[in-house]
Amino acid sequence: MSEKSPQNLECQSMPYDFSMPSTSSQALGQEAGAHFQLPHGGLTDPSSLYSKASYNLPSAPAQAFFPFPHVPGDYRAADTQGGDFGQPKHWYPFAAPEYTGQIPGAAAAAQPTNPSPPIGETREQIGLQEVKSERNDDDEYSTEMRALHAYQSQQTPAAMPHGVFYPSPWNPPFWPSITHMPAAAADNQSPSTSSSSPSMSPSPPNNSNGLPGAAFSAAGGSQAAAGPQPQNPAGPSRSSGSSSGACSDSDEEAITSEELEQFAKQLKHKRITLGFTQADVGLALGNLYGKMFSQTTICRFEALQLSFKNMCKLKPLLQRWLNDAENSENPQDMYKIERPHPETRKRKRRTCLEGPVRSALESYFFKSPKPNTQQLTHISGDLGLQRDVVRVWFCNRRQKGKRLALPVKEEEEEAAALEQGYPLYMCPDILKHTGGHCDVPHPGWVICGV
DNA sequence: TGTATGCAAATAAGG
DNA sequence: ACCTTATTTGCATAC
Repeated sequence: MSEKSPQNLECQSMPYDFSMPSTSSQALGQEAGAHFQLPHGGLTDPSSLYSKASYNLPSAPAQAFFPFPHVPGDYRAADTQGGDFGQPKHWYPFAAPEYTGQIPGAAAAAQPTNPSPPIGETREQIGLQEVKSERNDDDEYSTEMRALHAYQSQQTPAAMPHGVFYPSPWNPPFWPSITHMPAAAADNQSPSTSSSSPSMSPSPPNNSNGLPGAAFSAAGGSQAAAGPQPQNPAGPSRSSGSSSGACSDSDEEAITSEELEQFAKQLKHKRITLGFTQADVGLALGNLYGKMFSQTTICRFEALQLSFKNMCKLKPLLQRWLNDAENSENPQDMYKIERPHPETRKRKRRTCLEGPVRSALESYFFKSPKPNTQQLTHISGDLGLQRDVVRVWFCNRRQKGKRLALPVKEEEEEAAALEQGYPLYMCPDILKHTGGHCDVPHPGWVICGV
């Protein structure tokens, strides 16, 4: 938290003046040099440019979001924000506007190999700050513990909000058609071993807690949660492989969107009633069951902003927490443990790349979007990043490029772009939309005046 | 201060 | 060992 800079920094237009090789301007049929930069939001009419409607999307990404408004801030002003989720959420329409700097896109396209150090932007040369994220586990641990302590000192029953309730009914469920999607077998991922919960007396899923008994008992209810016993009585989770579990295959238990919706509501209600914040819950999941989640994730769960599958996956764990918390004589005790669950946080901490590093990566990318092993090593060495971080960055970057390029009238556009020498994933879709000119700071693209 | 959200890093799954 | 594609998840920050 001491690091409160990044996004802002990153979002600042990068002053990198990648002098544009002529190729690009030619490819774009535009004058080089007419670069311009727009601050965020300088988009004239982003909606028209990127609106899904205008895309004629062949097929939206599979991710299924809850199309109904997210859980309103029930215990508060409930309507300030609901509209956003009225529709299936698509992938963000355009790329991060952080790179307002001009980047030699086309040039790279023309010569996709041979990534020599870009424009002398070696780590030293650009005075790279440390890549922020790779803190070690100790840091991580201490952070968590700090949070814990903070939590402990902060939370007192007296301070708990009471009488919270949800005045307005939720919107109708919207997944009628997938009502029978198998729920996450609680086991897979919820470190089912209930034994891990320290000082709680797991009690049966009760109705005392106000859980919609029907819903949960019928569906996944028993599964996760409450149960001190493995949710999947059938035995050890067979697909242990799918570490993240999922509401997939062969799990007999199905969960409906209504149930999820209901549970999310319950969770939020109870959480608040018990005096926990979203962050507390995420932390507790790690401490108690070995799978930590961020405040963001808990928030999204409550707001039904995760995919259905993802909701199914998380529900058992959350339900378990909820039950434990409710049935614990002193919920606060749940967190007074010496150290977090040993397996807490398997996921690698998210690396936060500083602006200059990103720029350098972009630069490399345009020289060689698909670096080979050697090149990867070189780049990682140059930028002082883990090789894997670099590799993943390139993967994501290519993915991003494709994402940007695809949702247009494919064939012709694609062909046209390719004709200009763009690999598909580097195709500046924005040009397609605008008929050759663009006015959006587009990551990775030379922004040219028309 | 807690919650919501944009963007993208990390991961999963299937080559 | 690495790719692609789809998805999950968290950091930073806005609200």
